[in-house]
Amino acid sequence: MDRPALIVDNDDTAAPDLGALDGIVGFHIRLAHGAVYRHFSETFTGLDMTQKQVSVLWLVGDHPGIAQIALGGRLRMDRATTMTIVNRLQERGYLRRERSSSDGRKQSLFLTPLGESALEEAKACIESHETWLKSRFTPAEIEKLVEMLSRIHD
Amino acid sequence: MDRPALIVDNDDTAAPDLGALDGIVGFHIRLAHGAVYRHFSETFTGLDMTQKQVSVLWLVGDHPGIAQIALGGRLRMDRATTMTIVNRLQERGYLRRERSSSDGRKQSLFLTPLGESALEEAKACIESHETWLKSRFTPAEIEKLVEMLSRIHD
DNA sequence: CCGAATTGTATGCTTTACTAACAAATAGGC
DNA sequence: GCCTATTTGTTAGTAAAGCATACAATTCGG
Repeated sequence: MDRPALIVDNDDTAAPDLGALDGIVGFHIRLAHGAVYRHFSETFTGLDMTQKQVSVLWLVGDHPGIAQIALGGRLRMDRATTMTIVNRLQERGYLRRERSSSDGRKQSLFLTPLGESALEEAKACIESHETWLKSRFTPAEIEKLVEMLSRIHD
Repeated sequence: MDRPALIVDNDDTAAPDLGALDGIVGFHIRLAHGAVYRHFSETFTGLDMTQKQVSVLWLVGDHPGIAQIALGGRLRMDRATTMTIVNRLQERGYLRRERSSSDGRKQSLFLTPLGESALEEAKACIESHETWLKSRFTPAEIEKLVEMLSRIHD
């Protein structure tokens, strides 16, 4: 009697029965992340940028001249990952590199005019995306949620 | 005066100054997900399984004979993605496919004995991982967090 | 019975993330 | 000032995960 031999076919296709997995916090974070990511991609196909690319553009816009290492630090990416994303955005003409005048090892990053308009468009998209996301919470809940998520990522 | 020309070098490498990005809920979800994923991978290198693979193993253990389509539905994966993960776990000898007796289109999935012991080990790992994650919250907060995350992923 | 839908499968592409190695520049100890 | 260690960027390779598309087998519905 080590396994329920009766249950050979399991056809409850759509039921959200997750069993003990439902009690795992990390599992819910992953599912929620996936749902947000999917909504972002599905809704803004015309934008043709990922969340990550928008984040990078956004940070460079807020901190003109920021170095790649600082960028990666804020978004929790290592140097190699930061490289590939910056490369893509540069190839698209959204940002440019410039040798830092104060530290020859660093690259200063700047938005191009094209990048600035792309960022502006992206911010409008994110706003409607955020509205969709926040619609299921009260302002107090949103504050609490962000505060709790911050405790996780520091 | 359309850009702050003074700020050419931006050397605040470690500061968590995210500016307006800090107000974006989706951004915090992504960061939190990344932190959880990273802790999982770093802590359980010996396990050599990803969160996703463990989730699949776990669900098959809870629902012996489950079809791939049902598995994917619960974990919000499409058929192709489910395939690659099931393939990997099958190659490793953790689960086996069997034609469903009630529906010839479906494959019934079962854990092998090896898969069952791997799942057992993985569950122990997840427990300590969850302890790390939950350590920053009260039980009431955890309940609230999971409930809010569930509202996002339905 | 026949067309439509479902399920699995195979292929190819993209993004993200990591490691390891290397070069150039800087920083620190002496 | 000199030498070593560290930092930063870069390149190359690997892997997981996700998506789209196409196809075959099976089942379902009228």
